[in-house]
Amino acid sequence: MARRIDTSTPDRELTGLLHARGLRVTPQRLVINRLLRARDAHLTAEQLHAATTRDLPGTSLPTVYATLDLFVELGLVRRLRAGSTAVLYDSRTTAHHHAVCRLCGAVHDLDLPLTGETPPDVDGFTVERVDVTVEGVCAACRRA
Amino acid sequence: MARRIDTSTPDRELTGLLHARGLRVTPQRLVINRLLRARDAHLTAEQLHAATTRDLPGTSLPTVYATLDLFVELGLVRRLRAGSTAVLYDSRTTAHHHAVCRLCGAVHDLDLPLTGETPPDVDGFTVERVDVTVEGVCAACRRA
DNA sequence: CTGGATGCAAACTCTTTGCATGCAT
DNA sequence: ATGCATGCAAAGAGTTTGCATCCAG
Repeated sequence: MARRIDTSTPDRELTGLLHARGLRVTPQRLVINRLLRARDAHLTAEQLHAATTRDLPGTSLPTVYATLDLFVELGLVRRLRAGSTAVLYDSRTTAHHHAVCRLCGAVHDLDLPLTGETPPDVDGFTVERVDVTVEGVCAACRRA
Repeated sequence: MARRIDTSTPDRELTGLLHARGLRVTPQRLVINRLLRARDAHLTAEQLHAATTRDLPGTSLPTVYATLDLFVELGLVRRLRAGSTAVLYDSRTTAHHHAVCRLCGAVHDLDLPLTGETPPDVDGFTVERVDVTVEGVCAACRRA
């Protein structure tokens, strides 16, 4: 079965979350949310801005940042610091980890359950999430 | 027994590595190396610059960056992207992981062996290192 | 001596802030 | 109508680059 991009589900989810908080449903928020969910990718704010501008010309970069901050708050996306200096935004919120290529900086998803267990709290530090990043060389760079 | 800061060992290690590569032993390199090894901390380039300037006034920030790049090459320190936007440099090169406080951004060492096993290569991706970052709230912030 | 390391200034990337305008509710 | 969201410009952090000078080998 062909996999089509379903915009109505992300739209409804976002609308629900925004209304529950008394926040507004704006075209920018809808479009950015759709972009994040359409591709299972790790996007920079810059890339999202470029993509958003295609659907909604005139959208500003600060708005993209503000929207991303909000989405992180809402639990819709995850911030990811890997490889490059830029922050990446990941729409997959289910537990999964990342493989970063040391040479080209590409970030791939790792579906291996690397850490089966959540570690216990240590020294009064309350653990909320575990991020595993694997560094190495991707298949494409290995060939070159 | 009191633990004093031993500069001669780091100095000798660095000198050996530099000579082996035909590189120069400069005061800046010695001082920055000592600073990194003296404290088991996670320091930003800015913090290292400030500390270096105390011992060696006039040292420039670009020199600190160049030196850190070299040290990463030599395997003396590890780059660490955690919490804040700034890159941290960690002098502990033995396998260990990090706990980042979501609120204050502090980075603590985690000595728990979270991942006993190195994961196998996946999809042609050659794994070289595994970084585990635990996110949560530190003891100090929890009280506040 | 000589080439590699440093210092300085400037540029560059990524991100945040302040304020006036505009639109969702 | 109300006030939150947006757009714009500008500032701010962190890092890199280019070039002249200098010093470790």
